[in-house]
Amino acid sequence: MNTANVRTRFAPSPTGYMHIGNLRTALYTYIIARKYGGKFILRIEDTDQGRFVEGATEVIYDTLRKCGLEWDEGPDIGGPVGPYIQSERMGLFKEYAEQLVKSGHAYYCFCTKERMEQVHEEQRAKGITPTYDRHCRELPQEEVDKLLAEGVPYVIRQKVPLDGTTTFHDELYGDITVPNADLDDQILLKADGMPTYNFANVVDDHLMGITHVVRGNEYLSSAPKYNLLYEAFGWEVPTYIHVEHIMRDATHKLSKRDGDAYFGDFVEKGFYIPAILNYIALLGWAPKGEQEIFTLDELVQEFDISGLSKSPAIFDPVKMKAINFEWIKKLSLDEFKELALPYIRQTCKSEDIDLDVLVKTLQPRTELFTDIPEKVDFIDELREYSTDLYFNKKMKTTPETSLEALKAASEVFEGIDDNAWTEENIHSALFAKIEALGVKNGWMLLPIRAALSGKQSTPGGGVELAAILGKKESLARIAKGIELLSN
RNA sequence: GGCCCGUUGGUCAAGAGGUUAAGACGACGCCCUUUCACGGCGUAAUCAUGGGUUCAAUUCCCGUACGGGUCACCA
Repeated sequence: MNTANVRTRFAPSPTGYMHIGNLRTALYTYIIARKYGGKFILRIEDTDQGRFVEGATEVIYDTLRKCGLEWDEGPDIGGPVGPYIQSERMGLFKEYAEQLVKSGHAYYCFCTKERMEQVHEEQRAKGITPTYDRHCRELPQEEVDKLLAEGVPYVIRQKVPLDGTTTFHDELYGDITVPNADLDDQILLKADGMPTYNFANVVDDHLMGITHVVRGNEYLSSAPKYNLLYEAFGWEVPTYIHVEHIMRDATHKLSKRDGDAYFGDFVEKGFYIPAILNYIALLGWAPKGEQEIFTLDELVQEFDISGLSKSPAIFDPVKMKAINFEWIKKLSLDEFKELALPYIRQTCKSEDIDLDVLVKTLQPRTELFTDIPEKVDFIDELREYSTDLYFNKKMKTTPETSLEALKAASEVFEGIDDNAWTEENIHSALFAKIEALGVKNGWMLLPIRAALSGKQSTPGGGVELAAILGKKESLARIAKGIELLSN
């Protein structure tokens, strides 16, 4: 593979959403450019007027930026081969199509849509693949000139050789050869003078000097026709890398109806962006070594085309969560705090808490940021709870032993100075008492946890909770527990 | 249906003509433990299938099955 002067491009259609498979394509495209010191180009393919969506281009910019996939040339920042919005390039294509007509690689076709529908209908009835029947392929020049002069609407079609074969090369799949007879004389220029996607793509990629094309597998079938176009123009064919789809299960692609096919969905679900990128990179690509957690820069280092997979990968939300968790655990306390705080504040508004202890106990328990609000919902207000919470089989605690424990805890808490209310001090005071009483840790600590939280499961145990809530609130909740257990 | 592509545990996957067929997630078990977790240790589980080629095939070749893609004046 030639890796000199690499120029790659990501060419999405502005649909308003960034599909995760699409983002992965962008990621690989970006990585290849960075890896070989090349340029990563963003081109917006907005020629489908029917699908135009307001603000959709911004979604693309926004997603790429959030992911750190900065482009070197693009609609917003310009560059030497603009414009980078396909709809602004529409004037270019007609002359290229006409050039192919002159060189004998394309021809005018005056068939109406109605005729084509009829032809296709008949073909289908006969059980053959619907293709253009090449009705206008050999029209005499005079006839063509006459129809043109009369202003009869036309399209320009590619003149695919009738026999022989076409071979194209894909970095992953190797050489793929198909009989030309199986290739359709596809339309290059539509009746409205606009290019078809297939044609615009080839011309744009060439004009923009694209050397490496990473795209979804659905284009594998049209690659031979692309090759024929490059050859007809005498242009160099770029390196192709076709990547397999991301699947929901063995037989279905990940699609919008799954509700988790878009980048934005995952951010909303509490995933950390670098983890999203990390996971999708791993879906369809395997690194050489054992390492699994990669920053974007590390991916650029480690990436190798040979690690790409030729078969579809099933998206596994469980594994993705695991990767996310790894990322969260890897964050520094400050980084985690900053990211977690908005989620904490959804259910915990109190300012009178030891946020640092809370954050510290939360971090190893947070798989997704969206796990957080539920975990801290006991802090602002202690809800009603049942004395069942005071039963623990393993530590043999019961409401009766708990009542004793809480009374003892209350004394211990009272004995700690207001200014000395830290996790360490609470811990040593409590454990001194435990030792003095000759009881198990849990005998004392489980009831405290229950009384302070009113919950079965909490971030941290009795000591941490007491530290988080502060002396006054802790004592108040212990008192409530004693009251509850005394009845 | 034609053409193209693919198929290693439940999932992502490494691997190579001769291996005990990695690793991760998940599952299960044990340990740790003041809950839930984290962490540690361990167990189960894979080469779609039939023929070749070869001393030897999961790895190379052919067929079959299964799956995907594609067959628009959409991109």
